[in-house]
Amino acid sequence: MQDPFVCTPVSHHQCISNALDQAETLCRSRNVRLTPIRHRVLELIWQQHRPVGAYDLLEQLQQQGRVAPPTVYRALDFLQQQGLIHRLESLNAFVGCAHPQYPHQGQFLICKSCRSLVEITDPEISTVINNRAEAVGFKPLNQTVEVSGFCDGCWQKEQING
Amino acid sequence: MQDPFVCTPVSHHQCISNALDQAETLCRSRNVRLTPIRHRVLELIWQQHRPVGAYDLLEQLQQQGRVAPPTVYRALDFLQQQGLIHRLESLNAFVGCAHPQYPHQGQFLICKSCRSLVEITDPEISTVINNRAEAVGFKPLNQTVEVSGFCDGCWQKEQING
DNA sequence: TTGTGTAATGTTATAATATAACATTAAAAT
DNA sequence: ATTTTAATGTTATATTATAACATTACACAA
Ligand SMILES: [Zn+2]
Ligand SMILES: [Zn+2]
Ligand SMILES: [Zn+2]
Ligand SMILES: [Zn+2]
Repeated sequence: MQDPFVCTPVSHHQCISNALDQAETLCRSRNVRLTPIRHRVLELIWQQHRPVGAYDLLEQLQQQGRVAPPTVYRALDFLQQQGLIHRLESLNAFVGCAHPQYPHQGQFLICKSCRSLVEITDPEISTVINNRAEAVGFKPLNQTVEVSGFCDGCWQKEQING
Repeated sequence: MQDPFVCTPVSHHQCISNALDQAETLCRSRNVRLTPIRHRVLELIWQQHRPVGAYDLLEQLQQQGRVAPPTVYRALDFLQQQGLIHRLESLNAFVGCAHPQYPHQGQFLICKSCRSLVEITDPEISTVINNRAEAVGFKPLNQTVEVSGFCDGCWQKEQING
């Protein structure tokens, strides 16, 4: 469940191709089609390696010909269904999932300053939430957990600069 | 922190006026203005007692004269700042907060079937999330926790009907 | 109370996000 | 090859939200 390597500016091309390779393998094994458009959208998302809006993606796709919103949204729907990306409700944006092999509830840490994002998949968080929900007679199916704050680097700067 | 009474269809007028009274008291004590529009919007939200979209509110306001979107959004901004309502990111909707006196991180249980909503304010959930975030060097400031699933009643029906 | 500054609201226009509906093309299955 | 289904193209529009500037209401001091 842990990322096999840390993505640095230098290794980011690796990070992208890893994600794409994983996606291809996964789709083949599930017998679903990672078509060129879907592949391209996933690639664009991983190139950013941070939350991207649908219309940002659209704009980039349009550099290689005419594309309309439904095309992007359909690709995003597919990628979400396959667990290859997550949608961030508080940002109206999408981000690649680093471990799509395992179905999971992601928890997202979103830096207010640099907009970077970290996904953690902590079973304890999921469990506590599910337990509390069930304690009030609710049947939980899906969780949205998004935390806004500062990443390590930005928090240091905040404290120095005020 | 616990709701003093359960809202039933019969007692709902009480539930609304309680919320409004509380809001008035709170705003007076904070020396901020619960203007007619703000009061009205809060009232409309509590009348539903479930998540309401901004344009739903707008439509209702327009039954008493011309109103434009910014008016609604400003009122919603104010009510949010005062903690009188919460925004549900996964629904693009707003709901009244039952205990605005205390600042808190709400957790929301949203029924997929009847669209009812329960707010719980479980400190353990907040704490676990904050701890895990800090464990990866993140400084958490604000949490969004929204759980989609079935309320008690709807879950019973689901299981019977399939 | 009369000005003076600030907060709130009005008004118009538009941005940003997302989907409906139907036509066309590509792929898979028979 | 034919049929069926999945995917994409295309046009239009729905839904959610904000920018920018004008006007009005209110608070508070002179
Ligand atoms: Zn994930
Ligand atoms: Zn940061
Ligand atoms: Zn609350
Ligand atoms: Zn229900």
